[in-house]
Amino acid sequence: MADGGTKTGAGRVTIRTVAEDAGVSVAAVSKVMRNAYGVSEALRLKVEASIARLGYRPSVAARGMRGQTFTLGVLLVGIDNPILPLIYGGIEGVAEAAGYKIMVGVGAARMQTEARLIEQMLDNRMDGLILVASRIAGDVLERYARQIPIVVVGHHEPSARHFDTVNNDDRQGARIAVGALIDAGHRDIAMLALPHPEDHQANVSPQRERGYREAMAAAGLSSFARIVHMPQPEVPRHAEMTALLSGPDRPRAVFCWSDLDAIPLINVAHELGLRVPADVAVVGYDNSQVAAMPVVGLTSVDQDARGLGEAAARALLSRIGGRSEVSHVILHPRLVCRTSHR
Amino acid sequence: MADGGTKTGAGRVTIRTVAEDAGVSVAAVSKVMRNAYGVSEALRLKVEASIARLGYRPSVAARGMRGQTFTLGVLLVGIDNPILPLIYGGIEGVAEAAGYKIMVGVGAARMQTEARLIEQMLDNRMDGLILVASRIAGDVLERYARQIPIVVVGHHEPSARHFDTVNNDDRQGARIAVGALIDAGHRDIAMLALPHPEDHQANVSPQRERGYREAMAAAGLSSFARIVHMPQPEVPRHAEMTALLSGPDRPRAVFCWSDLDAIPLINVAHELGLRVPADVAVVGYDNSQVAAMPVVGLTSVDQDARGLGEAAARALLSRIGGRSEVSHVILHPRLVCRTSHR
DNA sequence: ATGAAAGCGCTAACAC
DNA sequence: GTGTTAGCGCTTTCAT
Repeated sequence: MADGGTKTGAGRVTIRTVAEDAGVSVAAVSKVMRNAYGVSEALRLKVEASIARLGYRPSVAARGMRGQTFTLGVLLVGIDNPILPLIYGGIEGVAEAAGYKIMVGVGAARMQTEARLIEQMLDNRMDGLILVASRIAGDVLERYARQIPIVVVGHHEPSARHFDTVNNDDRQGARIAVGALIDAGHRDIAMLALPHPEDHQANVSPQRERGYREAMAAAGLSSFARIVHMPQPEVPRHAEMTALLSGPDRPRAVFCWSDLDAIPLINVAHELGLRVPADVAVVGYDNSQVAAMPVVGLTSVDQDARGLGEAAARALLSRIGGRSEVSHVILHPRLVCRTSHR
Repeated sequence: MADGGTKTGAGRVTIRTVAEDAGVSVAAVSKVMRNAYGVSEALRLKVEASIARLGYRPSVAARGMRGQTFTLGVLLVGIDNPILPLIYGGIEGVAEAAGYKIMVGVGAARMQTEARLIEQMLDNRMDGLILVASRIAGDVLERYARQIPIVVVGHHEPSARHFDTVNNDDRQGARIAVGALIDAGHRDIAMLALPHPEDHQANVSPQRERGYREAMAAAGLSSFARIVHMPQPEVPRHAEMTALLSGPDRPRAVFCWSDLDAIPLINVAHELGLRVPADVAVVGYDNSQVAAMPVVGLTSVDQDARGLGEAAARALLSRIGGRSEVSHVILHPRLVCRTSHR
C-alpha cells in the first residue's frame, strides 16, 4: 500500500505522546478528552495545553474499540431527492452542537443495499443511526435496533418499539393539498402515487393516498377519486404521465405524492400544450427548490424538512443518552401556494 | 449510553469466535478474510463455512488500527449540487467492484468545514480520499496527501505532485458553449461567473472564464466580452441577475459558469417578460436534470460527471495500490443543445 | 485525584 | 501451511 499511511509511522501524535509531553498518564489524558469525572483543574490545563501544542486528534477507530465514537451514521436513499439536503442540514446542526460527527452512507433505493449500509455503519462503530426514507421493513429494523440506537425519518412505523420515528403528518398534508384544489373549484381531482409497495402502509405515499381519499370523501367527491400508480422506478414515467393527461377522461387537477413526480407532470403538460392550471391544476409535496422556480410555480406541501432532521437528531441523541421508551414524532405540514393550482 | 451497544457484549461474533468454531487460529481466519497468501484450500473452506454460519463481519475499527479499512472517503461540498449524484455514482461503481466501501462526508462550501472533514476521515482511517469540488488550496492538500492518498475532482491543480486530479477541460467546454452562441448569430455575449476566488486559477469558474475570453477573442468579439461576477453565495443572486437583464445594455446572450446560475437566470428572464432565447439566449454548464426539463430547455455543457467519478476512483485505487507518480486526468466535455440558445 | 494495566478485534511478523 | 504473539490507540476498572 501507499507509503504515507496514517499508521504508527514516525509522526503520528497518540494519546501516549500527549501523556509524555504533559508529564501525566494516558488515563489522565483520556479522562480530559471525555470530560470524565475526577480530574483536577491543574491537570486538565496541562493536558489541554499539550493537546493544543501537539495538535492531537484521537483516533476514532481506537475509540470505537471500547467506547463511543461520537459519530452518527446517516443513511440517505440516493442523494438526488431535493428534500434530503434540508433534512441533513437539520441533523447536522443538532449533532454538531452536541459534539457529534456525522458519516453519511448513500444507498440507492434498493433494499439490499440499505441493509449492507446499516451493517457497514455497525462495522464502523457509529454511536447511532438515522435512516432517511428507508424502505426496510419494521421487523428488520427492530432487529438492528437491538444492536444500535436507530431513528427513522420518513417511514411510518407507529408500532415500532425499539426504534424511534420522525415524520410529518402525511395524511394531513394530503388533505390540505386536496382541500386547496377543492377550494379552487376543482372536482375531478386525480392522485399520482408511487407503485404499490409490499409493506403496505409504512411508506409515505400510501399515507398520502389515505389523506387524498379522506379529503375527497369529506367533500362528497369520492366518485371522482382515482389513484394512478406510477410504474416501477426503472420504467420511464413519461409515457404513463402522457397517457394520463392526453386521454379523453383527463383529470382537471392532479395531486402528486411528491414534487419528484409533480414537476415532470407539469413538463408533460407543457409538452402537450396544456396550460397549468387553466387546463390542469397540479399540487405537489415537499416544496422543493425547483417547485419554487417561477417557470414552474408549483404549489406544494412543505413538511419542514429541516425540522424533521433536527427532531431526528435530538431523538437519536437522547436514545444514546439512555432513553429506552419509544418516541414517535409527528410534525405538521403546511401548504405553500404558487400558481399551479388555481 | 444505550444498553444494546455493539460492544463486546454477549453475542458479538469476533475473529476469535470464528477461529474456535472452525478449529483454527485467528491468524488463519485473518488470512482468509484478506485473501492473503498461504492458506490451503481445505482450511479456507472450513473458515468460510464458519464465517457464513456465524454471520461474522470484521470490525472496521479494529482493522483500521493495523491494516487497511477497505473504505474510501468521499468529500462532497454540500449535497445540493445536481452533478454530485452522478460523480458519486461513478465512484461507487468502481469502488464496489474493487471490494471497497465508501463513507461520505458532507461539507458546506466553507473551507474550514472541509479541513475538519478531511481530518475526520483521517481519524476514521480511510484508505484514501476523493475530494469533489473542494476549495482547499493546493499546498494544504499536498500536506494532507502525505498522510493519505488523495484524488481531487473539479479543482485544477496541474502542478500538484503528491495528489491526483480529475477534471473535465473547462476551458474547452467554455469555448464550445460560447462557440455555439456565436454560431447562432449572437455577438453581444456576456458571461456569468462565480465571485473572484482568492486562489486564482484552481477553481472551475476561472477556467471557464479563460475559455470564454479565448472564444470571444478568436471570433473578434473581444470588445463585447464582459464577465459579471456573482456576489458571495450568502447574498441573493436574484437582484444581480435582474440588474443584468433589465439594464439598457442588456446582453443578447449569456454563458453561465454553471446550470446552478443559468436556471435562476432563465427564471429571472421569465419574470421580466423576456423570452428565451428570442430576447436573451442562455447556455449553462453541467447539463443537470433540471436543464433537461422542457419548461427550461437549457442548452448546457455536459462534462460526463459519471466518467469523472470513475476516473477518480480508479486513480485513487492505483494510488492505494502503490503508484507514486502523479496523475492528472482531463476528460472532454460536449455540448447538449436544447432550446435556450437559438 | 492519579496511574498501572488489562483488554477491545484485528493484522503482521515470526516461529514452527 | 499453520499457529503464536506482540502490538495498534484508546477506554476503563481497580489500585494507590
